[in-house]
Amino acid sequence: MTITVLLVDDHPVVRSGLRAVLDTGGRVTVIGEAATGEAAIALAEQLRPDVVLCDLRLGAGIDGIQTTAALRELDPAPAVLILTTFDRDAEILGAIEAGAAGYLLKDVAPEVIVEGIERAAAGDMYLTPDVAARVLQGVRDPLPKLTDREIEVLRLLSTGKANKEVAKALFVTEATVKSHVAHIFTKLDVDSRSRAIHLAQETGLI
Amino acid sequence: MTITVLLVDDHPVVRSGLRAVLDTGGRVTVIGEAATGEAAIALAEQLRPDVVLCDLRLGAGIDGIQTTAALRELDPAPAVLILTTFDRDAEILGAIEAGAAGYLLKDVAPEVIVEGIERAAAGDMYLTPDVAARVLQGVRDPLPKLTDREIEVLRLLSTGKANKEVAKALFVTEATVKSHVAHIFTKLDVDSRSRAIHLAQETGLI
DNA sequence: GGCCCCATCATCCTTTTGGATGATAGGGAG
DNA sequence: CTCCCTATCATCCAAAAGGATGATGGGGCC
Repeated sequence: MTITVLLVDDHPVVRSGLRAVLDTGGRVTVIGEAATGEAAIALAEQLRPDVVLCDLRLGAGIDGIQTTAALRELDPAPAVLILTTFDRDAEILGAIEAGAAGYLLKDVAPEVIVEGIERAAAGDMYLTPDVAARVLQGVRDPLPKLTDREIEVLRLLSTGKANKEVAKALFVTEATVKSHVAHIFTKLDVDSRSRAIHLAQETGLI
Repeated sequence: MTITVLLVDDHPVVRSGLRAVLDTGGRVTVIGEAATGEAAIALAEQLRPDVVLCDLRLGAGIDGIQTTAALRELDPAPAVLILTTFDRDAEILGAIEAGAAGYLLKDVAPEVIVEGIERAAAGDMYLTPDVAARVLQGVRDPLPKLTDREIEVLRLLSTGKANKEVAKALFVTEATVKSHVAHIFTKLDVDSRSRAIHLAQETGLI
């Protein structure tokens, strides 16, 4: 009995590549492709794949993490295996939290992908060693939880806005912005906006 | 007579996808694959492809722009078509300057890639409309030319370092750093480090 | 009803940043 | 041999950012 797989990636070339790589092995069968998260959810409901192989960045529309969460709500829920280029902590952790059964980087060998699909179909969690290390690290030092408002401020900071500009954009006083910024700094354990921005970008917090 | 193509991409899956997409059309023939720039140059010298289809980000080793420049030094030189995910100005302009015959984004349809390869083989320049617009924009508003030292300072700024820390890292006084920073601001036409960082990241200056 | 978190705003003070201006020395172009 | 650019450093001043502390009101939780 071969494992049925649904591919989700916004790049036609990558989908073709995955199809070529997966179908020739004979251990899995690609039964569908989607270019967006929305399409993936609709197709999964219809095709009932064993495993959904999903990119995190999907161009327009919902991202891979949201897609994963929605797929896991289905009944029966397919196993979701993330295959992506990026290895930022927030994305890895976010995907796992959303219910992904694995997280692979796109530069892995084709056999590793097949291996991951088989593990995912079997109900196991599959992570490459480097990703697993990041997850453990994330468990030891969890990313600080910023409030929605703080994230909003941090995003504006990252575009180079001064406190005054952020205040204007959010229709609050500069004092309020400074208060948010101070909280952000405390939570991120930094002492300057540029360091906060750097950290946030590195971890994928924004 | 079909067009011979060498694929350069660090992701095995993408190479497979390109092979599948290109070979089935019959108008081009993939005669080789390389995962790094160095391997691409060696293979191109040996295989003499008409066109090299090259990613810009190649993991370890030299990047796609350096690879392009080296390939264009060969005699006979293959046409180089860039196929990548990123559309930052500095990368597009850099690739064109290095002698690329075209610049495609990975989310394009397979036929567009074939079209690009044929145009490149014919000696034409091939750019999708959106990329062409960026190039024209780049000609109108060329990216300011920062000195090596200024780039170095800007990179350190972008990691969140304060002037004092940059000074320490570069073994100069803070006054010197401030002077560099002021020059950077003038050239980039910004008035704060975070804006400079944002602009530099957007354009690919760093 | 109390407790805590969040968002809002404020004041006071210190440090950092940014802007202006200028000096010195070396290297390259004309 | 100048002229300009670059890298280096300096001083002075103004603006912005950052740190401390506290106040107020709204929600949620036990």
